[in-house]
Amino acid sequence: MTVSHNAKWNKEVPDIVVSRLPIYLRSLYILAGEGKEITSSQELAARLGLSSAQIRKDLSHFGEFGKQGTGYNIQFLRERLEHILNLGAVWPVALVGFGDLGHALVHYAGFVRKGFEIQAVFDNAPHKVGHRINSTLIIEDVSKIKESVRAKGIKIAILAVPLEVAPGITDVLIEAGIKAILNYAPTTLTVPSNVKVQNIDPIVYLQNMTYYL
Amino acid sequence: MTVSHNAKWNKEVPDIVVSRLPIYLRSLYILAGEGKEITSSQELAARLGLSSAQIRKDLSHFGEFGKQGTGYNIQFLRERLEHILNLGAVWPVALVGFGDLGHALVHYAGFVRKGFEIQAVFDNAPHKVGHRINSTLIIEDVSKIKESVRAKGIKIAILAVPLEVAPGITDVLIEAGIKAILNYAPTTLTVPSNVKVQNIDPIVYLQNMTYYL
DNA sequence: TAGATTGTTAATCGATTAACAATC
DNA sequence: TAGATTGTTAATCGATTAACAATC
Repeated sequence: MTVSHNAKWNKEVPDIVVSRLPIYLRSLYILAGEGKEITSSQELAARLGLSSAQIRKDLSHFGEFGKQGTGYNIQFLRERLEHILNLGAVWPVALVGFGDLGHALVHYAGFVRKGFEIQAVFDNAPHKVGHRINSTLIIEDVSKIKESVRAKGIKIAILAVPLEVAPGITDVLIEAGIKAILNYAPTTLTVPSNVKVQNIDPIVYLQNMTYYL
Repeated sequence: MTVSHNAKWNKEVPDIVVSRLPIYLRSLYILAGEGKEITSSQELAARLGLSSAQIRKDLSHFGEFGKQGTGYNIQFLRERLEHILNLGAVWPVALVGFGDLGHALVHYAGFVRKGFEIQAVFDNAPHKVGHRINSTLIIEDVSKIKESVRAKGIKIAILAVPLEVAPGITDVLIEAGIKAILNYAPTTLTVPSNVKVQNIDPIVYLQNMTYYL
């Protein structure tokens, strides 16, 4: 799947480079929102606290997107990055866990705005199962994960469940064909190498910062 | 402030090493919860998907915490890491933004359990200001940030506001003496070098993973 | 003692940066 | 043309890994 934009540059792109592309993309949205049409590696670098050389080097893994003496056309670069990151169509997403966090995630407009649509919600609490969230979403029991996720062809899951049940649910998600998990549970998940996981644990980030306080 | 645990090892500890300590600590909590008393760099490595050499190297920046042939006493290592990360006492925290996410964060028991206590909440919506969250917390207007944060001696803030107001609120927080910001707003914040920021933007993580799908 | 695992060294690997020719 | 900025190379910098003596 990397062939199309990688034909001339066939070495593997480092993960750390890929991880910065969404950051660049986010800056392009903001710059476009400010009415700008052109930017430069210097301007992006200043905003992001990186070096301009790093930005140019990162982008060079995927092609040539700028013009010497001018910089980058914001809309063009945005489209290229979206293409590289496979953001062409809407990605259906499954949410597991409808506690306070799950509730906030379902109502976060940012997901839909950026092409991620929560199309299935699961919880294990009997009094929540069957609850209608909106015109198209009804909370299903976690026992329905495999069936429902497969039927809907969902590849991305958001895990917003307590620590204790996270490993078990993870196994079920993988059985269901999930290939990417955004993990809000405060634990490292064990998954096959073809499944991607990104962890969001606010405690980990806070404890990182307190080191410097 | 690094003198006490760094006396013998006076080179700077790389940020990337510090960023893994909370992950190690989290594993120690889980291992302790399973009733284990001893672990090893191998066991931790297997659980975290890292190499055992990396874990030993990371820990060696701060001292010698294990026994040859045996491994690490879980409680002892936990206490040492907590000390290194300045987790001895309760850290008061300010929350800015009481939308769905702010609501979820205030009710997340994990913060208090790990020594982070939200002691001030701010919002700019007139109908939210004055609302009592619990026996000790009342939502204050954002115009009170400077006064209230200073009075309470708060050094850590959680930013859960919309993109548009994030830069302005950030400036106010810095004026108020905040030194660490957990940023949920979807933008890179510009702060002085003595202020730490950690960013949590789920879109960034999702877009990272879609590259590989 | 035999087996196991640490802490550390040196080598390897990989990422960032500086610099500049190309060129818009 | 003069000024600016890209894309890329080579050098530097830093992090990870392999290996093993020390030792519990």
